[in-house]
Amino acid sequence: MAVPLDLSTEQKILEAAKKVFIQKGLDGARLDEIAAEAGINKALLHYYFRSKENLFETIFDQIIAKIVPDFTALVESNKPIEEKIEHFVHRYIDFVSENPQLPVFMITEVNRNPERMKDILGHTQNFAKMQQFAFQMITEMQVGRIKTSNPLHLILNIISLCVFPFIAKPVIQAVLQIKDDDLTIILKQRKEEVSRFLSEALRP
Amino acid sequence: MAVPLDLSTEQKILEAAKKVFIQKGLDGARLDEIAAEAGINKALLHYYFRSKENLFETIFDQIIAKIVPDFTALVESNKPIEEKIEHFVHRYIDFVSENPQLPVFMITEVNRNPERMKDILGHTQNFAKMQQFAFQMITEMQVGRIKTSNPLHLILNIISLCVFPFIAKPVIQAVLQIKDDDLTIILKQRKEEVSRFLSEALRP
DNA sequence: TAAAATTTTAACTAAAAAGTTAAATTTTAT
DNA sequence: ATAAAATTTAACTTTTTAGTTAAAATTTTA
Repeated sequence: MAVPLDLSTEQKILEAAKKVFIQKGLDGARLDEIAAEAGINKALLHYYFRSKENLFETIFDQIIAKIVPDFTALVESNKPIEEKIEHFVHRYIDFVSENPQLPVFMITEVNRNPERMKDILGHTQNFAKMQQFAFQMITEMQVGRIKTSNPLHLILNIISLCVFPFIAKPVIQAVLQIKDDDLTIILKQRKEEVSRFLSEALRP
Repeated sequence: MAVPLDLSTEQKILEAAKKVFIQKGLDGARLDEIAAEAGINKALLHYYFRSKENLFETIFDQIIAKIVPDFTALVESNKPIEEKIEHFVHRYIDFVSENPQLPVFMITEVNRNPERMKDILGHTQNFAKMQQFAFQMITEMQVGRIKTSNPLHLILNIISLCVFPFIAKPVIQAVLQIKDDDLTIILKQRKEEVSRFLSEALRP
């Protein structure tokens, strides 16, 4: 339950804060709960981080960094583009299925306070890689290896297919009246399904 | 800004509560703000709805009902399945692009308190229609008009492609370093793009 | 017009939560 | 061993908020 004891106090606080903020959001989180979760007291929280907002911003920045997909696999190596996409999809779905709360957290908090995104420094490396990927796509389209389409839309499609079913699981389950276990099984198939679906849509 | 004056007081309160709860969530919403938004006072809020939780549940139920896609278009008429899907996609993207806060609200609040979904009565009609749709899909697959695939995955894919880019817009924008206007333009193309993308993935 | 329902006013209470502090204690580094 | 840093204890203040109330004023309905 509680955070491991062998971490530095600052780390213990950050881990605890991450857990509580992810679960309850900025408004719902309680400093007392974070302190208890970290196995320390509120005074020490104040000793390390001066305010709730301060602590929250630290967590927020960490999570944004974690959630940005790593496009490296999409760009390096000279495998065919379908293989690269498949590799990316597998890795990102692994991440999201283990951490479905992270995209929910991010979307929620940005929705509540869009200003928060303002400070985020451009992840220039990732942006460059995405452009590189778009470039490679266009090349493959010209050669006729894949169907012509807008690279940005393709990226939106890929991420949508990877993320959405996991963050909306409880709603989907109730609305479509699917048993919890049944939907869990379906979601386990997403890696294969999304790869297959994408490669079929890309067929020339 | 404020809610129209010609509505009944109960309606004014509900409209105001909807606005504030959607924007700030259950935890972030303030009864004083709801009262002010409705142009009344807190005592009258209490006169109509006994508690914040009470008011919230009323709003929550309304929103869930609104958010459940109407599968009617997917089932009635005897158009080819791609056309039905296209029709559905157009209608649902229209809805989501005008109300991107609703899916965010739903996902957030269910994530924070999954118990909330327990009370939701099965939308039996919708469930029946979804099954009908799955049935029609299987028929079309057997005839070879569309590629064979799992109907449930297809429905997940359709909804993911329709909803995700709109609810994650501010995050995507910052992460992919796209100008606000540029992404807005891209999102305007989603109706066509999603229809096209789906029909290509379904090609036998 | 009288009764009933609605709405306002203007307090108030109780609870929860963030933030603060000072002194004592314990741990770590020099 | 001593100074510095980290941590606890235990209060406390301030702010915010949900919830409550009672009486007066207003509006609606019968």
